[in-house]
Order: sequence, then structure tokens, then C-alpha cells
Amino acid sequence: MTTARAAAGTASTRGRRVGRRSGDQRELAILATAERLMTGRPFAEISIDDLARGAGISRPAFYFYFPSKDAVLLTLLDRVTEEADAAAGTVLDRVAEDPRTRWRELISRFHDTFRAHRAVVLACAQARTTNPEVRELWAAVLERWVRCTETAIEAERRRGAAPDGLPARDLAVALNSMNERVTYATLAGDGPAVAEADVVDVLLDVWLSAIYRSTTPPSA
Amino acid sequence: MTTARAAAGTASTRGRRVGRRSGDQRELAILATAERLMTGRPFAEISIDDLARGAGISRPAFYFYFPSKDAVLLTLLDRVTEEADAAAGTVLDRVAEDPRTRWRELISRFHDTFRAHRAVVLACAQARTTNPEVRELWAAVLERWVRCTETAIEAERRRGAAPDGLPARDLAVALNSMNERVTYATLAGDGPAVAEADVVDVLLDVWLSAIYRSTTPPSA
DNA sequence: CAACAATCTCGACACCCTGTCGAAACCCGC
DNA sequence: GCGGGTTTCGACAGGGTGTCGAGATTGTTG
Repeated sequence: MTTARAAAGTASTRGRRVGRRSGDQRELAILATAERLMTGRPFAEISIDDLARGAGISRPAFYFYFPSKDAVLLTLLDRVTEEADAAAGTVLDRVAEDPRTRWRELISRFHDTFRAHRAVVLACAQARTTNPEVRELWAAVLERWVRCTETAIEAERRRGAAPDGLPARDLAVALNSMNERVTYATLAGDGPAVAEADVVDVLLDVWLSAIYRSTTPPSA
Repeated sequence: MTTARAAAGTASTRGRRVGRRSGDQRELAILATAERLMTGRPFAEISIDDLARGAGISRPAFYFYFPSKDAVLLTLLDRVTEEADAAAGTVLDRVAEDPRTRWRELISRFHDTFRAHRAVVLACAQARTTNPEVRELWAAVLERWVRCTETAIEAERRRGAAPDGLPARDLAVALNSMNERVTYATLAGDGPAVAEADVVDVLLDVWLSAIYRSTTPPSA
């Protein structure tokens, strides 16, 4: 509930202590309906009428709770965002464990977050191309993971465990982009993909060699 | 012109030697209009009416040439596909050069192909989430690059230059996915990105360390 | 308990977009 | 100058979005 979209008719009454017998229920019903329908077909194919009917109200009534279909998605994304940020945060705290375990944790949390919210993630990936708000919110989530990675790389370099090389930021962006695309492809069945069971191992392998690498390619 | 969508009214007359004074012109005019408009705003926001008017015909007349807006995109994508396949193909032939140069070539061709057709690539990335034909054609393009990479990795391993490790296929998928996402993000200004000038170098660095890697991470 | 205001609901409307149909105009070889 | 393929478009049907204003419902308050 941080972004500008906020529900329409209720924006001004949000903080009151009483009332709204059916209002909150309805808002939640719309969100629940959206999540339910999204697991069955792409978000783009779900009409506002579908959401309204699913929540037991008429289409115009829908607009009392949300200004548009995208606003529903954005609210759903907010939840994922919070969870993803939390997941990214906790990994940094584990300093005691060995590096391989820590990196594995980072990657598998990323992957798990995607998978746990498959429908929302898929819908956002699509909506972000047309909706600036979705694009920015999504970018912010990614940015968190990138920064988390960057910090960890720098720490490893400082303690002499990882060699210098690419700017940590660039490396972090590249590796997280790989994770995003590979994980997405696995979930969406979109393009060349890695077997679901191997995804984390494959990604980890590339991460480790890129971060701790020591060889340059031999000549011909 | 290989896929099923083919133009509507002209399907049966495609191979004839005479006639069609204005027909072919119009078809090209539609394609040209699409490319022109796509550079200014997202494909999703361009209506069939826009394309028709741009080509100097009415909306119903558009349907004589293409069965839908997506069919136009698909035709545009066909061109990119051919160019991309050609680019992927030529890299494999250069056996004489040193590995680093070959890999760099592979990556930068990929990147250049994307950049040269920015608008089409962006539109396809969006359309592929809703249109199975676009999705499959796009996946096929990616698959070519993956196979090209896979073959090259295996060759390096056979000659003892690269160590064994991940299945070549998985590694190739992961690295190409990284390229796709990083390149896309750079073009679309979408999410955390690497500076345009550094993209190829950053990607190359990760590729080389993943393919020729020799170290495992140190313990804590 | 009546009346007021906030909350909530929906029928009806304006608008935009897609895709189709059938009638008509056009161009060609004969 | 006629017949057949090619090309064009007005008009329609259907479905989606977003808005408006009138009405129903409900909690609060004098």
C-alpha cells in the first residue's frame, strides 16, 4: 500500500477505526479472485468483469475499489515485493557459513520466491512492458537482489577470497539477470530452459566460476 | 514467409508471375508503417487502423493483407530470424582464430542483432507472452544460439582447453539467457542494466570464466 | 428515532478496438 | 466490352474499458 495507485473510493477513509463491513471484504475478494483466475489463464485474458463477478459485485462497483486491472496486479506485486526483500535481506546476515552455502542460499531463495508466486510473476513480466508502475516496482525488487549480490562480492574480494575483475556492480547485474531469465523461462515454459530440478545447481555453478574465477582462456 | 500465418487474400496467388500492381506495394507499406510507428511507441499501442492509414488504405483492407496485427509482427520477426540465424552460423566457421576472439564475436553478434532491430525485439518480447506463434519463433531463434554455444563448448572440452563440468547444454542455456536478459534490459531501459558500452565485455568475462573455470570457492 | 453523510452499488452511456460480410470498383487477358 | 481474379471499403456485431449519476445501505448523531 505504498505506491500511488491505492484503492479509489477508499483512499480517504483508510485510517478510520470503524465501519466498512463489506468494503474490506470485497477488496480482498477481488484480490483473491485475481489470484485464483491467474493460475488458470494469463492475466491479460482476464477481464474486469471476471474479477467483479468473482468477487460478487458488478463491473462499475469494481472501480470503487481499484482504478484499473493493473492496480490489482500492483497490489498483488506489493506482497511479493515484501517477501522478496525479506528473503534477500536474511541471506546477508549469515556470515558464519561457508561461501558456497551462502551463494546457494541466495540463488535458491530468488528461485523459490519466483516459484511461490508464479502467476503474479508471469503477469508482471508481461504487464511491465506496458505499465510504468509495474516496471518500476519490479526493477526495484531486482535492484535489491543486485545490491545484495554486489555487497557480498565486495566482501569476498576484501577478504582476499575472490579476485578482482569486473566491477562488482556489473557482475552482480549480469548474474542476477541470468537468474531472472532462466527462472522465468523455467516457470513459463518459454524458450530454451534448464530442467526444473537442476536450475539452482546450474546457476550456482556459473556464479561461483564468475566470482572466484582464476583462469583466462588458453590460446588456440 | 515460412510459417502458418501467411497473408490472407494472397495466399493462393503468391506464386504467380503477373499482376498485383498495388498489392505487393501495399503489403510492404504496411510493414514499413509498422516499423516506423514501432520506433515511437510500443507495438501494443498501435492499432490496426494506424497501420492501415499509414499504408493508405482502410481498416478492412488491412485484413486483405494480414489476418491480424500479430501477423505483421511475425513477418517482421521472420526477417530478424533469418539475420540472427545467419549471424550465429558464421561464427562457428571461424576455427582458426583464438578462443577469446571467437567467443567475443558470438556475444557481440548476438548483441548487435538485438540492437539493430530494437523495436521488433521489444515488441516480440511483449507479444510472446500472449501469442504462441511469436513465442515459438522466438524460442527457435534462441535455440539456434544455444546450440551454437553448446557445440563450441564441447569442441573446447574435446581439445582439452576447457574442463568438464556442467552439461554443455545447461551451461549454454544459462549463458545465452544471461545475454538475452542483459541485452534486453539495456535496450528497454528496463530494470538494473549495464552501461551500453560495457555490455559485451561484461558478458564475455562471465562466459570465459564459466567455460574455462578451474577454481572452486575457498572455504570460510 | 429520524435525518444526515459516508459508503457502496449498479444501469446506462460513450468510446475504442477487433474481425467479418457483402457489395462494388478495378484491372487484366481475351 | 466481357468475365474472373484482385482489391477496396461501408456497415455491422461483439466485447472490452472507464465514467456518471441516481439510488440503496449503513453507522453516527442530534
